[in-house]
Amino acid sequence: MEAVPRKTTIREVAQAASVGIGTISRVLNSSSQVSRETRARVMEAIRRLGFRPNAQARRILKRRAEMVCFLLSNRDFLHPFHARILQGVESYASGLKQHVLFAALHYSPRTPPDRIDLPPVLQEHGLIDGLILAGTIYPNLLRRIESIHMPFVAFSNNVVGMGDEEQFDQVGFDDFNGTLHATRYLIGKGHRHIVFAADVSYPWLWRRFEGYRQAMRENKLKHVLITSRNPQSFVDFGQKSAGRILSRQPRPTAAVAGNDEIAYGLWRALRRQGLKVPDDISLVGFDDREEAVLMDPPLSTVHVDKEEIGETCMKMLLERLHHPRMTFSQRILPTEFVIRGTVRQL
Amino acid sequence: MEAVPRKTTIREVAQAASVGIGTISRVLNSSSQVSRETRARVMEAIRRLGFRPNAQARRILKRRAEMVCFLLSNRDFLHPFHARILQGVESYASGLKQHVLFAALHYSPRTPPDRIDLPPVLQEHGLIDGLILAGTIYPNLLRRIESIHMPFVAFSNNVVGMGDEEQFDQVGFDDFNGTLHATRYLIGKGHRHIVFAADVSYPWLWRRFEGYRQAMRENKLKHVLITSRNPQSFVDFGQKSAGRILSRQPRPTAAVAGNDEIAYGLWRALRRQGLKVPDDISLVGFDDREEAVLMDPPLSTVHVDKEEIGETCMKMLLERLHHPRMTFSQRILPTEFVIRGTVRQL
DNA sequence: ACAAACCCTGGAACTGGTTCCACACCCTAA
DNA sequence: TTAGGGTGTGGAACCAGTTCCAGGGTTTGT
Repeated sequence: MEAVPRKTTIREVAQAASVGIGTISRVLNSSSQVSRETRARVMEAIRRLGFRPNAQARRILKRRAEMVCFLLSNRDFLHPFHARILQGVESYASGLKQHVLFAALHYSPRTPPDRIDLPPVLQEHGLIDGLILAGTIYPNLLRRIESIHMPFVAFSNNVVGMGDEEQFDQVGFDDFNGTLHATRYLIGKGHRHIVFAADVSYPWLWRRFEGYRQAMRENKLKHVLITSRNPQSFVDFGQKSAGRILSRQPRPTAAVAGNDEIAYGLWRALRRQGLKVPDDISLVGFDDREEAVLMDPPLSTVHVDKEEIGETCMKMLLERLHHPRMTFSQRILPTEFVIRGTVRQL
Repeated sequence: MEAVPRKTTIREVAQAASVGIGTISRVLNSSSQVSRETRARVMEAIRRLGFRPNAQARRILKRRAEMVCFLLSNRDFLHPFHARILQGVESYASGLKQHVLFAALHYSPRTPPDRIDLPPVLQEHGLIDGLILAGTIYPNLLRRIESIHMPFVAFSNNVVGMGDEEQFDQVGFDDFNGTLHATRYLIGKGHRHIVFAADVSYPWLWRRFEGYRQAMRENKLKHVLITSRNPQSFVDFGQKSAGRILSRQPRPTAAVAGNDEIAYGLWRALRRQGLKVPDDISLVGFDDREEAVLMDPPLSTVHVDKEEIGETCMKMLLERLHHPRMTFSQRILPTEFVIRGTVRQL
């Protein structure tokens, strides 16, 4: 082999194996139309020349990039939650010889669709076959994606401001039943005064609130929503909520947090005020982040299989690519309440 | 625009604008060799037809994929640390119209180089221009990458078992000076009995240990290395180390943890035994993970700019691509000790 | 008035695969 | 013996861009 590896082409391989270029192509695509001996001779030539076919050339003819883009919107960093989804996408994709491109985008919900500055991947044609949208998704972005006729699947839990008439492929998990089951569990453990802490202006937190409310209603219990002013983060939201929870009469015996970060903030503020979880107050979260199991005691929370979300997105996108006119589908993956150490039997 | 978007080619655009195909190409590549009016006419035609150039076709001629692969090795999930590096790579890359492909790989350090099963991206030619290696890197992987003549840059902190004679482009951060400064800070606060907790069989933790030892030696203090048996994770390592620290006579007043996870485990176990950080024992970590600031009190730790690592990897890889025969370079980025709440003045 | 220099433009040839048609060859059936 | 079918193979044409050279028009120089 040479010091500087000159690119080998199928024409050279054809010459080396004394066959035509068509035969090389047939061998590469494992067509059955090649005799045993010819195939062996070609394989040998490929090995000897260290030939690796040029991906671009094939794509141009096949009109398939065999590549999808994972587009993360409006996140200033790749949160472990989305990182897991990406991993799910990648592991499923690589099994099918599909490639995954990572791109990030920041845009305002108020920018008109045609003014949204798409990342470089989407400015060219043929680079990717489709798109998996993650991060916060507003209608204007969908309009923009549709305008360039790029097939896509959206991770739907963070979709904001979309009417029900909106039609697109989406994969999400079950916010409503997650808190429904978590709250039922609390009630089953004898809790009656249970509050819900979250900023319900986020659609997904609103759905979680509804699950909680449903469980309360079923048992003829009063639902209480705790919010706080100007939180700097979800953790901060949780911290600020603690005081509001404790000042209620009678004092709640349990709190359902809108997510694990709020639960953490709550836990931290409660502990500072000398209250113990779960002895003084029970607590459940949502999302089952990595850190949930590390909290002390480990957080009982609603588990979401992030990798499965990624896998399902990829699967659905591939279906869409094979059947462009298929009707849109929407998959809601189940969530599961995991019992750890933050709920006490009353 | 049609319902099914037929792909527009430069030949159609040329026809629409009544110019030759060469002129379209020149406009697309913003060559100066086009008159003002012609350019305007072409731009207008491009807009009207909704033309987006086909990326594959260009690449085949340019012999550049304008794409690099971020390859994460031997990690069962995309850790926030590496996620940040990826984000750094992406943000720098997208500014230069380069694309970033994400791929994962699992391999054993004992597999012979030519038996390592590379991910699909590397089996084809021309798909990517270069590689950024992250995750744990063993010599056999490097051999394999070199054998296919793929330019690469490695994130070097997790490189294992490499002799000094190894030559390749690498970017890392300063383990040694990180703990050196952290330990000096502790000494400056009056601490004399300081231990270091980590499994130093990891090269990067060994370097951190050396930084600690150097600071101790400078001040004629005795260094103490704490390890623990069969830890299930770094957090577990920290938890198991706590007992060993406390059983020492005289009792250490401060501990330097090999990383934030060990620090967290330590903190948690200490708190369970009724000891307070920093009142009873001071603690510093390393890495400055997201969660460090959320600990209670927030962890004083050695900050590493993960995005900068990613950026630098990408920058170095592009240099390598432009100057293939350039001598290999190695960049060590500085670390910075950040003072939060886990160190007490004695 | 003519040559030289410059700017702009058109399009053939090219990149490295895939596709498809033509055809050679062998075997079987009538 | 001839027709018919199946298998295996070669290579021209193709995809959608880029490159480069030839050539036309205009300006400048002598």
